[in-house]
Amino acid sequence: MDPRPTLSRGETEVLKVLWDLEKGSVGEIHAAMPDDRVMDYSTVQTYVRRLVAKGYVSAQRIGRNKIYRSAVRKHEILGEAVDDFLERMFDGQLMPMVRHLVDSRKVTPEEIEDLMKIVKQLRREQNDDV
Amino acid sequence: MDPRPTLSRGETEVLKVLWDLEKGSVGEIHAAMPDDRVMDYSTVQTYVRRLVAKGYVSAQRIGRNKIYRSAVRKHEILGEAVDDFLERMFDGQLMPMVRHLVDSRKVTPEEIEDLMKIVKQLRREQNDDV
DNA sequence: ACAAGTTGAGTACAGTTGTACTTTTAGCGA
DNA sequence: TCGCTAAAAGTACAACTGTACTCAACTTGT
Repeated sequence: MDPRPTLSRGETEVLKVLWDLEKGSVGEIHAAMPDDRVMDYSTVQTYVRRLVAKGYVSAQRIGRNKIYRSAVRKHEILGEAVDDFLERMFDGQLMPMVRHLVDSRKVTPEEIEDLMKIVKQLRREQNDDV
Repeated sequence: MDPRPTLSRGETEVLKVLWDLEKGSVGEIHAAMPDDRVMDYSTVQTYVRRLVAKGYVSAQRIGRNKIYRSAVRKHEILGEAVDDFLERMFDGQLMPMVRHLVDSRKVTPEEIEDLMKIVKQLRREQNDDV
């Protein structure tokens, strides 16, 4: 259904900005790039062009200008990326991945409580066999 | 400390096999590739060569043959990969990533209980302020 | 001792990626 | 109306990737 070419790193960075912006010109995207990720205007331009070519972004002409917007839903793309990563690095095994996630970083008390909520929710769904 | 070039997909697949094997010749690695990931002997050879060049694998000569073994620890590399992925896709935010992990797949009852254990453990460490 | 098979080493080659420069074009302020 | 400027469009180009072929050298079974 969806053999969209994969996203490269750079393309992903630009697409993420576009998700936040909703829509924007190359100039706006360029301006909205995170400070720790400076790239040339024309580099952004190239990424946007490639994103359009790959079908991730659509362009709309407004007079002589163009505004771009994502043609894919963030949630979906991130989900695919997570699946792919899990498969590639952990053969699809959830627990080893989670282990790494919590082992290699400080988990804040808030996060711990959120995690607890998620696990309880999972349990509940399991019992309700939803 | 460690500006090792990044691993490509193919390189990662081969390195993973080598982690399991402990050590092996190209032929052994080739034979040990997962069935759903067939690649030519010489393709494996190329990946191994590149892994050596990038410093992920070391070679030891035995007569005219060579045996290879990982020069990096699996745990470490996976940890780096997870960190990198989390940073790139979720700006380092743990919870959105976890949300995707549990939302987009069936979590087995065993996994749920394992997750519960992990969260309880985290809580405990938090209280002990370890 | 030779043919057959396994290895290692070298070579290939197109597609992708990161990163940008250059050229063209059209709207806007003076 | 005319040059300036900001976009769009086109071009560039080396490094990295996926995927493999070729050839030389050595090993082993007969």
